[in-house]
Amino acid sequence: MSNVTTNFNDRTIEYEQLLNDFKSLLKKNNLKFTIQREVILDTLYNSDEHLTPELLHHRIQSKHPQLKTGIATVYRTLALLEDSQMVTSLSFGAQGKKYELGAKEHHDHLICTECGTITEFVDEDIEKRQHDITDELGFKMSDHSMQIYGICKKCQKQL
Amino acid sequence: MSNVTTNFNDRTIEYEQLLNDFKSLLKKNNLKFTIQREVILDTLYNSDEHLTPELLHHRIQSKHPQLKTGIATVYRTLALLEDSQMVTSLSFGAQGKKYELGAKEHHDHLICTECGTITEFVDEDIEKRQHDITDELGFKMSDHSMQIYGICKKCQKQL
DNA sequence: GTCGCTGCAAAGTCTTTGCAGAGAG
DNA sequence: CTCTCTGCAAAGACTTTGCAGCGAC
Repeated sequence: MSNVTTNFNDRTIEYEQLLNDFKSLLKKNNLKFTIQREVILDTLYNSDEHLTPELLHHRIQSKHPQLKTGIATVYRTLALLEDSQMVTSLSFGAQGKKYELGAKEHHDHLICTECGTITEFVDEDIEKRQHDITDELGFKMSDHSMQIYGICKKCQKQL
Repeated sequence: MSNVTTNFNDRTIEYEQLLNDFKSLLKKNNLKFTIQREVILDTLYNSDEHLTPELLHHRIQSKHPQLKTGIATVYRTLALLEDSQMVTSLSFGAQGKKYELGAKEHHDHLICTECGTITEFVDEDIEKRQHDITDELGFKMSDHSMQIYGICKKCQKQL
């Protein structure tokens, strides 16, 4: 394999930037910037993993017990963020949706069916082919997502 | 664009074959071949679309009203078929899962966010890159799925 | 102050499960 | 005949919504 253009976990978005985007978004829609909303954004940002609403809620409760953030607020905020394209959701397994930050910072997913870990990657060749395909069909692509399921290196050793 | 290897809707699985696979599967697990199960398989086979459990149930009720097939049976059978890799599920939009036949006959998906239509395609280049990527990482791929979201040609005209 | 936001609990969805009778092997 | 399936209805899991008080601006 020669010219490999694949990059893994190339995180580039700054939190400041993100927070500003969020604030602009809120202002633009006459919405308010609340502690809960900030904590949710922050928790999402500081999680490498993809979080379920439940997990996110739990993590917030542990870290900010005084807030008593309700699960409803988590759902409401995730919906808001998803509508605004600030987070993306992935459906994984039988049930449940997992959320991650940064739709702008596009990447695809390697999902280990043993441990549930999601690894992100971007491959230029695939991205290019996707555009070729949609162009060919006159399909106006707005987004795409790819998931590869299998067993990660670590889990293979343990089996 | 020169050597295009993309193919659309290349349906090759025969119903006979499918039915036999299903029967073998059932026999192997000491399960019974019931009318309901056959009707579900048949309905899936004769739908070009990807069906939700609800839609599938509704379609069965219309076509075979005398059976009074319960939605629970539809769910149970879909779970069985999915476990056995005879159908695959796709999560689409906010809610709901859509099922389609033939995990063996792999393909990716173009999903129109306007009309909800799902078009299938296979692209050799992408398939190859996926293998390269997983090989590179020591990840043992068992399956993968790709969805491209956007607006199809037809809907673009109508907007 | 105003008006959107939040937590709570109640209400919705969608899916699964328990059970007793029906039916495949 | 036996043991799995099925439909029904009830129970579950996950999300959304209504409301009254709270808090950002």
